[in-house]
Amino acid sequence: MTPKSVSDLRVKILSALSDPTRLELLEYLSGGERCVCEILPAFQRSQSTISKHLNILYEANILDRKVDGKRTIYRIKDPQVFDLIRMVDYLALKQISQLAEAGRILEKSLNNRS
Amino acid sequence: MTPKSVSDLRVKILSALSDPTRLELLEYLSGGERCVCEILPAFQRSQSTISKHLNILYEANILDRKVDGKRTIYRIKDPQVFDLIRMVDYLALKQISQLAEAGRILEKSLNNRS
DNA sequence: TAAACTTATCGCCATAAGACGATAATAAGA
DNA sequence: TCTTATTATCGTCTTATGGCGATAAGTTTA
Repeated sequence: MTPKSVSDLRVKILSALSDPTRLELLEYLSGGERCVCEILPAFQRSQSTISKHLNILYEANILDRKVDGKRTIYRIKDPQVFDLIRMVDYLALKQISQLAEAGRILEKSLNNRS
Repeated sequence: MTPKSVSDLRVKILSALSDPTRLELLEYLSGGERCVCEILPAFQRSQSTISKHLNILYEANILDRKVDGKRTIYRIKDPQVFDLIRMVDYLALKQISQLAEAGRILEKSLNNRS
């Protein structure tokens, strides 16, 4: 439990979020807490792989977990992580629309050649 | 220039941001556009390494660049990327304060033992 | 206690990522 | 043109990451 700096933590958070499977896991868990046995059939990955991904999100303090009998139940620790993801999506959408805009301008300039 | 999905783009953005050197580069460029020759002395990394990092940020549409004579000048493409980073910092700070809170509670309970 | 269930961990492999020095490529200056 | 300056790219090395199957560890059930 070394006291980490904000810099270390933010890299850890961003790293944890920069994987498609983990983003899907968060989306899946946005519906509420789930045990691993529920999560597994929803993903086309091996049990060990999913377990590792969940642990990465747990280590980044994005997921919380509790043991209930023979099951482990994961849940979103701080729903504000979705604000973060939504902001990334917003930036991504802006990029796409700018690309589309650039495409239209290019097309227009090509059509206007004499 | 394959048309990417929002999912691909957001992973690309998050991956580009999940490196301490690249976060420092963004912070450095928050002061305004800079040529590589200005950036280099501010970082303890080789020229090839910095160039690669800059290119990763450029590929993620986070930085823009223009060639000016023999120099290449990089700049922040969309300042909203700092909103994103600030939100990550906010989450990180919340985690730290929760850790500190947990520490205080633990300490208190230890002191109260009879 | 034995068997079944659930999940974490281990070992391994393949690929990606970060680092560097060396080289290439281009522009400006002598 | 020859040299210098600037930056990108190449080759290489080391480490990190994601994937899997096998195994371990813990819990419940028979």
